[in-house]
Amino acid sequence: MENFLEYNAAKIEKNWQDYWDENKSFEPSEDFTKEKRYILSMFPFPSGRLHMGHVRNYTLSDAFARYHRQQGLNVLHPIGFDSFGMPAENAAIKNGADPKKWTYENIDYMKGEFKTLGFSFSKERELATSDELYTKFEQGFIIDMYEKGLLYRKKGLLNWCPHDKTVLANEQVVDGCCWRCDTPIEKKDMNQYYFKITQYGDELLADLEKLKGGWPHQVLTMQDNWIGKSNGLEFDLFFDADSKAKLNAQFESFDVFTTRPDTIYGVSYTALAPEHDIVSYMIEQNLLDAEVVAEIKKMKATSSIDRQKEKSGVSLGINVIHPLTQKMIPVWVANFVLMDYGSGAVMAVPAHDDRDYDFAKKYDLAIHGVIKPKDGELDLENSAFTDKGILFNSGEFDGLDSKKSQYNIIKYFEENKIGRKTTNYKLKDWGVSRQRYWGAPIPFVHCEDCGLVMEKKENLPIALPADVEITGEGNPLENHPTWKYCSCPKCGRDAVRETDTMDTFVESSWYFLRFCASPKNWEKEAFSKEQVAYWMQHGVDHYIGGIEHAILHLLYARFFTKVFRDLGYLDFDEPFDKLLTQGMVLKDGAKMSKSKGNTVDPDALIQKYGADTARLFILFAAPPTQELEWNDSGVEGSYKFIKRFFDRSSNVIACESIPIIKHETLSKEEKFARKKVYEAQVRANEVYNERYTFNTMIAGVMEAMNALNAQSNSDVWSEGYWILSSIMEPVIPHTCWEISSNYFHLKNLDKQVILEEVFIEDSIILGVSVNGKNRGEIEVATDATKESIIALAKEKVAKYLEAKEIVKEIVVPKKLVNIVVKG
RNA sequence: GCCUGCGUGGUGAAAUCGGUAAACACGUUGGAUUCAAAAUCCAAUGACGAAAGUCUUGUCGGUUCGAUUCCGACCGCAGGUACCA
Repeated sequence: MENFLEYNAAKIEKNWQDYWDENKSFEPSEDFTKEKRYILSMFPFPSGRLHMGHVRNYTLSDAFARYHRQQGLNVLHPIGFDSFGMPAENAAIKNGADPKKWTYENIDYMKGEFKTLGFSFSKERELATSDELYTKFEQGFIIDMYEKGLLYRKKGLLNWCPHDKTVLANEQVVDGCCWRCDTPIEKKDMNQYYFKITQYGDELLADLEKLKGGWPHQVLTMQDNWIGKSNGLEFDLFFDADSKAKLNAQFESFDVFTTRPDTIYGVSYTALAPEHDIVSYMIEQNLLDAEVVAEIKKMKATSSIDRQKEKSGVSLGINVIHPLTQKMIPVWVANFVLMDYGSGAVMAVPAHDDRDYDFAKKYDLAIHGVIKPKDGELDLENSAFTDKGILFNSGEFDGLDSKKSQYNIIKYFEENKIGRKTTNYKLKDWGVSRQRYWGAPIPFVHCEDCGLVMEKKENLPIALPADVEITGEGNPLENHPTWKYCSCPKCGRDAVRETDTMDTFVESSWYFLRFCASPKNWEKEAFSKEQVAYWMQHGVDHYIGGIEHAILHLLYARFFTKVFRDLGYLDFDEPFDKLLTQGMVLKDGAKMSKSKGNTVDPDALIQKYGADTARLFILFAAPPTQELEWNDSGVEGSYKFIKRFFDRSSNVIACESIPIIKHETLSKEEKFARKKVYEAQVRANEVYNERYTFNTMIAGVMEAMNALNAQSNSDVWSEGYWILSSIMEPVIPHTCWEISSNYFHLKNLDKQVILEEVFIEDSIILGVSVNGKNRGEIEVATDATKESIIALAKEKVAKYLEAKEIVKEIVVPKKLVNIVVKG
């Protein structure tokens, strides 16, 4: 005969998963008068199977969602798939799979995994970003952004991955290599589409202030650095008459930017990037010696990482005039000057800048010190002096400190109209076009007569053709026999479709808004202002995902939110209120990866122990923001706890409301057990709302369990389980629903009332220390006077007080007594 | 180099406001149960020491009656970023 009380994870879990499906237990209400919580985890790429990082991510969001549902709030906890992208195409190249088929089969499999893990996602709002419906609305937004001038096309030097044969955004270049395949990138001159994210640079930076408190400090700093705002002086350097003649009067001057105007009297040369217009002109016009041209070409051909190895440069044989001293300054080309920052030209102050110093030493250029330390002597023998200090050899600015002189020098330049205060950013416009098949097509048409034309919105989506040949060479859309031929939406004549598709980061920049849309209007609109206003009030309440998205995805999503605001689609500035960045899942000290062979397969784990064990271990082993070291015996321990938790529920007497207990009639152990149970609830409330340290919450439940087990009052057991199985439901939902339906008719999975009476105690234990060193403890009545406490404490530690003079007696209420002695 | 974090038992970790360091687990050891094992239950477990006791939160110093917590310097680790002018 089957034992009713036997813990059978597989059976229990299957039962409740089916129950939740049948009852649509996790669909949000459309009653917008209710208080809401929007809990979102970063959606996965459908790579085929979930890995432990996913399990951690969704276990965390599921815990938040379930807790807030218990509190009676209207919870939106959606999931989708970020399903465009190269791996689908790579699978096609490798195995001849159809990218669409490959993607949607993976999605189906992963949905099955979500079910076996018991995640409480809304099913009705599930989406994949490769769905044509999603593409349709996205293409609409792209057209709006183009019309607003936020999307533009230009030729530019781009990061090109020769392996994947595609353009990469700066954000996708990691250490000079492709973020996906690790191939060193090359620079290529191509026509591309860009989002004008720099137009929002200042706002993206300033609004980081609004995110303080809700976002990890670390992420805010990373975004701040990425935007990289710096203030300084921009001015023109004019060529002298001879140089101008040499340049056929084609150039008068060039721009430079500096954040250290205080060092300007120390300029002894200037340097241009090898790609600078003036350099290109001189090469074209044969104004340079053959060996100089060869040197410059060599620099241009060197990758950005190799350029960092050693500074090199070459003199152009032309000069500019120093704007303040009127002295002649030689112009060089230098490999460390970047064409895409500032104006691609620098003023060089070798005395006060490390790079300029190294370069000057190598090529024997003059080094003029103009700043000296506030105390001590200026020593330029072996290195530059890069700190701020006091100016000298600086004309009328002599004797000023760096800070003051920066202000004065900029003012001087502005008054004399020879320069201006400027701000520079490291942030670049976001290049979004990709020469790839498996992405959302950019909905534009090239017409010989009309130029670049938007597709009409009623023709959207511009869907991908199904019959493509994917070889890995070039862009399959470009090579498709018919797809790209169309008629111009404006004049109707023959035209050609844009064959570039969009960066997949575009899809993830607005998916959280799509989830707000009511499934009833799913076909009609991307989302409505009203729906978004409700669900996004204060933003997504809890956004959970990996720290690896600290810059790219989070910056782009913030950018889109601001753009959508300016397009009138919504009325707020920031999408994510509270961000929780989870740590990586490690095994044997290394990130789990197939190549290292240290992965743990979630499916196998669930089969062996059940989903609840996996979920409990993940939340118990470490706080969410920390790295999680996988430990098989720790998993075993979590399983044992659940089993014990389930087995001991046999001490409970079935009831439909929480038992009423007369606290004062209880024994010491019974009182203690109740106190531990309610403490666990207090801690749980803190954890879900502020601290997110689920490990300590679970420890609290374990302590309460141990305390319950040390007594035998069945009312105390029942009350304890009423509360503990409610606390644990977000963590081990299947087990708790089983217990709850066995004993409580599912009525305890609800907001709990804290009974203060259980915290009232007759006596407390105080530590007693002498000179801060712990020497014992005393038990005193809660209302004991300070004098009586001190007297008792002195008695307790009498032997440490012998022949000593008592200097001070400190009583810290409810904590300890410290007696300070001398001699 | 610069910017963030982080350093606590054999292991994962806890200590929320400066107040008895190591909660809760894992592991280990011993015991009960068992023909035996698994499972379960009980007990011990920071280090040194027979004990009294001494020491212990990366190192050194400071503030304080009292520091894992605050301040300074250094060492180590992780993440981000980088000829950014």
